[in-house]
Amino acid sequence: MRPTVHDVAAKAGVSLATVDRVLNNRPGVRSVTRDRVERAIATLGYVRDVAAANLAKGRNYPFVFILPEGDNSFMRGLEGEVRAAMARSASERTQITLLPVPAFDAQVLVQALSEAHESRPAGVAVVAVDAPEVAEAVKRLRDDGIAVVTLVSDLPGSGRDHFAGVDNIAAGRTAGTLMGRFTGGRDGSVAVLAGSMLVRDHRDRLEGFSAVMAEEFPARRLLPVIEGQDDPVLVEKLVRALVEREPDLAGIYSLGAGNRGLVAALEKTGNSKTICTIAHELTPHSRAALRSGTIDAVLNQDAGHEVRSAIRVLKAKADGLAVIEAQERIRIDIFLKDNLPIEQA
Amino acid sequence: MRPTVHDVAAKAGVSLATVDRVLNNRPGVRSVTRDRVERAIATLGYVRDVAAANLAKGRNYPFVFILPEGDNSFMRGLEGEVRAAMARSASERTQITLLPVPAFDAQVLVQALSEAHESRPAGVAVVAVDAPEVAEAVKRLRDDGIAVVTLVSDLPGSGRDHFAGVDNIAAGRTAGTLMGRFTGGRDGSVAVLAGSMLVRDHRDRLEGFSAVMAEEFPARRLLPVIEGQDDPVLVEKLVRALVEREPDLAGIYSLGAGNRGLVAALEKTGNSKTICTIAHELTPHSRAALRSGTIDAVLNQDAGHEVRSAIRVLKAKADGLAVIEAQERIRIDIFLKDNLPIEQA
DNA sequence: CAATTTTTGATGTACGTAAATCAAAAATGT
DNA sequence: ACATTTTTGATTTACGTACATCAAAAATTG
Repeated sequence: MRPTVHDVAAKAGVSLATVDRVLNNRPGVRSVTRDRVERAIATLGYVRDVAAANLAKGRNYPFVFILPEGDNSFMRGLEGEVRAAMARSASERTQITLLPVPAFDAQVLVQALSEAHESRPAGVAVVAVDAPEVAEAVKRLRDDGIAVVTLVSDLPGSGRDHFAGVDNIAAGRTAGTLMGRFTGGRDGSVAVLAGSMLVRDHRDRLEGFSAVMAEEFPARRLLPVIEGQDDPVLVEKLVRALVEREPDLAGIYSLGAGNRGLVAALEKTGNSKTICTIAHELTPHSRAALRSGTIDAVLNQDAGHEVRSAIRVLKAKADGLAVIEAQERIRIDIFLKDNLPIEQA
Repeated sequence: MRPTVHDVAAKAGVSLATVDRVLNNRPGVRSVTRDRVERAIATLGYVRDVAAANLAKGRNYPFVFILPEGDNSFMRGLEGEVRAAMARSASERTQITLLPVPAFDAQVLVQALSEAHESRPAGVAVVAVDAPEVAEAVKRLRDDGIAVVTLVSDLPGSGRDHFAGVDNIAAGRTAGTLMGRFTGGRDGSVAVLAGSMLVRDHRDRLEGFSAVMAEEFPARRLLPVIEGQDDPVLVEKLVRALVEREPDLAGIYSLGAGNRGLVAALEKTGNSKTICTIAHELTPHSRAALRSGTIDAVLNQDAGHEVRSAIRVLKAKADGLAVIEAQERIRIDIFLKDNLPIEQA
């Protein structure tokens, strides 16, 4: 049988109350006695039954998740994962409030952060917009003892406790290697399609991609970056113009969202098979395009992992515990049509 | 506040005992009363506090994990994950026994299974050897009400409850697509290096790989399969002979273990950069070879995921609960040198 | 050595559920 | 209407920990 506090008390020759004082760092224990108890804990291999402890404490964790609104498939998937976490809140003793804000709007985000602040949560997770006033708002939360985790998009210099997202420079590098090798058999240039260079993730991905192309595939000509504002209609127009302008196009790296327009342009102009296309985020659209062969590879960050990691980290920070950073690192998944995961409800 | 059994009893106008009878499917409740209670549960949104329930039940899950011995890096990593799960056993109410057996020996595995049987565990996880007598032993366990999950290597027709491993046909297909596209720029043949065709995983991977090569890259010549018995020394010899025999070799797909010999042969003969090499399982060796460029891509199954999934499934089966198969599906990870996860301790 | 402070013990209640017992009430069959 | 069976209620104990209270013992101080 697993040892309990009673066993520890008996082994150490002290009362239950003393063991409790040691375990919960309460005052009023001589260091000699403390040592005796700790030795007993060590020899018995006692570990606190967390379930029973939480039950007794009635501990719960009120968290606020701030996510961008809009029809971005990835963000909607992320919201779905947060809602799934809310459904689990009973067993995880969390109490999650979802706070939607317009995308890419620093001012509104600052307001949302102070609104979250007023509800006095134990922690806040936020998809950050990279602006100094947002960083200030995050600082205020932290100064008030509220844990803050950035989600998907980071905010360096804000003093946030943790970033739950992928290394986007590495993601760009991975795309570069795939692009270079997939187009190895042919000539032609490569285009990069971004959402906006004002967003940190996109800048990082471009940096990684360009670096690998320059280092390892210097013969390949890189066209100037096209910014599609993650807008399917605009993207489609831009891509149509691109393929007309560049009959010799070997590949397109789409590092932002709004891939519907990209796919539409490629399929309507009959270029879906000839141009090597690499995109980000596995959504119903990108999945279909991958399966049909219009997209050749998708780099993905698992939104479910990110949300669950954010919650684990927020809990740990709220309890003042350490986080094993390596364990919370989010992987970059590569999907080809052959290793697509089964579609979930 | 979250509703409790007391609230449900009050709402339904019945006693605590009746609510308990409904919740735990105990007999002696009229269906009208049962309905009343269930309506109360629904309207209040009551969810059982699993922590409290487990505490009250004092439930624990004795499991046996049967793994092959030997210096196979992947298997040692798997063992490490099982030990990590043993360390968590306190909080997860599991009680895991590790049973090592010589690799690829059906007879010994049967003995190990009956030894496990005698300890009367709630469940058994086993890296299966594909043999009828093993299937028989698994059947005996299941007939005795013990849940059985196959790990990494499946055993169809044994009636096992679940397989915690990857779809190896899909893995082979993925390797095929990568090989075809990575070698797109050049002529030359492709070789396949297996451990043994007696093992199910290897057969499946070959099947998937060959299918994609035939369907999508019919011009590429596939050499006859080389069997290296997962033995580094033998593999090195065979690969050396191969590269001498086939000066025009474009790629090698190594679908088994023992990649140290492969890497050594390629590096010593100076072919490490010219031949496209795709291998399985991310180990310290394959990681180093990936980083140095000797291996171009590694397909991986996450041993940690597999072990945790196996435990979740064993628990569910032991409690007679349903498993959401889609949620327990193990993904095939693709690693390039650019998206390697940080090295863990 | 007495007075004071600090440390320890003993005990009880709480958390939300499980499980058992015994008595009471209601439904069923004849 | 009676006996019998089934259903329900009331109550208690337990799981392992947290936390509070009050008394007792030990250590420290003057």
